[in-house]
Amino acid sequence: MASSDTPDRPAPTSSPDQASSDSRSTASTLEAARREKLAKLEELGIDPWGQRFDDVQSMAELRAQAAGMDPADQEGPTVRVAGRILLLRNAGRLVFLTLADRSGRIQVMLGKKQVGPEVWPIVGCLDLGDIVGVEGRLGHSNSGEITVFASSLTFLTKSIETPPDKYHGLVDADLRQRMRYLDLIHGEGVLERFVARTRIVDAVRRVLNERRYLEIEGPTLHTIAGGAAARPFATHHNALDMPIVMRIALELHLKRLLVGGMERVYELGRVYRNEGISPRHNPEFTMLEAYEAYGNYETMMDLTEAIIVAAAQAAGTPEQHEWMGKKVSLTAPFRRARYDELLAEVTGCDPTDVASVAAAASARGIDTAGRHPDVIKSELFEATVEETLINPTFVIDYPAAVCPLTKRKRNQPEIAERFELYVCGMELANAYTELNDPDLQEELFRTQLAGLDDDESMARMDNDFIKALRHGMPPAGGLGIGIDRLVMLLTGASSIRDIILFPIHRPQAE
RNA sequence: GGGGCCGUAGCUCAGCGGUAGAGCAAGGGACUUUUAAUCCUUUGGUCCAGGGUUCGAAUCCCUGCGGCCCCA
Repeated sequence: MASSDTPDRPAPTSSPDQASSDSRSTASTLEAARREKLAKLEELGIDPWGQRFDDVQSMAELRAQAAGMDPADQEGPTVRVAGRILLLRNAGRLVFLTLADRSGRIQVMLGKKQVGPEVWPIVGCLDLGDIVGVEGRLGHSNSGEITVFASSLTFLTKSIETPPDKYHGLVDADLRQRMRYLDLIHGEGVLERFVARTRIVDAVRRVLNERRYLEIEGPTLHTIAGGAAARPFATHHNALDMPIVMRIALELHLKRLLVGGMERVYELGRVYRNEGISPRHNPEFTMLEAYEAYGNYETMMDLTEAIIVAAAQAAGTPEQHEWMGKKVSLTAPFRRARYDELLAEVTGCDPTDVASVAAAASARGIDTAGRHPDVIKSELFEATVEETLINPTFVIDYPAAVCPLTKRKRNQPEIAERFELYVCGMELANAYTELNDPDLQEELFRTQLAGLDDDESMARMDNDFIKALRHGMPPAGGLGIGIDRLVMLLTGASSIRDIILFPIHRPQAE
């Protein structure tokens, strides 16, 4: 029977003896087996690192195409696919591959007779994780599986490393993040989640661009870490011999552009905060900040709703959504509720009475001694009200003292025209009617509230910014949205590390 | 900062005082319709690191490193 000069077994003929003799670990044995097949490919005159391979159709396209075919027909149209081998089933002179590309998976059948004596030896050199191109007829196998019946096989790339468990994939959270490429290949829904992130960011840009906003790129290296309350990453510029910090917010440069007449500007960019790491915090994360001349914080509420609704659509998130076990309605308009009213509702205190607020705070273990009343109030709010805000809620009209960049209400200087949007107890957006009075801004930069550390304070004197305001910044609304948190909400991720491709990590010990 | 859980083969995990196990992967063999293919067979380990307790430690204790979670 086995009279042909190609072996029935699609296996390399060389012996593995010398390769495994010096190996002390499974890893090196596994690698040796793969390198042997790589050498075998080279012997066959095949480039194990591949070449251009044109005119491929996606797996999703093929599936759609096959859906309209007679399942008995194994002789459909000729198609070309390329992808990574995720599964390999060897049935002697017949080998089934499960190939994956970005759009999905499809089965490929390689028969010894069908591919011919030129190609069959290549089949013996295939390992899980290799990348191949296939041309063949599209159809269904005997068991009904959509299958490309290969007439030719083009080797595209050898994988030297062993892939993770073909069923469980990578489970260890650490490995999944360090080797995100493997997580993307093997993790259930991982690729889809990051594609959704891209779509969300696209949608955010689209909404803003449609409204004639200009996207700009501000500096990431700052001399003053302004625009937010956070500890910056500090570094040093050698040529200028001066300290530099990484930006913690986008705000102050965008406002300079309002002075410059750009009128509607935004930046979608990375900011850096040298603070704790948690399921909701990564040291670098992505912020949207948008500023609209002649608007106010109400303008920004409308914009926020438009952005979130568009982002949800782009991500395929239903309006009745569930996140972290909580039901959320993403239907606009969102609820709007006054800060003081919420505080009174949840804590029972009188928000206009300093003593009442302080008593409520003390009762919950919040330190009140020597601290500014508005600082105590905002801590009480964080500790009590935030977690109750499940459906999207614009919390409006903040205590002015904790809002040094915000315009005060016209006849109520103790109230700032600010809102924060909360969903599932998480702050998603923050917006102001922007303060454009340079004298008041300068004064507020000087005022360090009692009971706040430097890191917790937004009050950092920025004379260059004050100078810009003195030239006249139009009245404006400004908005910040935490893009990572938005993506978490819309993709159902419970950790920021699941929606940042490469979250911060200690280097792996060698 | 405080507390809890975890770290064993390339991957996924079991073992929790008597000296290392399974599945997948890998090597050899059978199979032209499999699909987490199946069947036979073989190989593979500083049990995170260091110290301690013990006749004996992957297992108990301490310290450190790394990870995850909860709280502040």
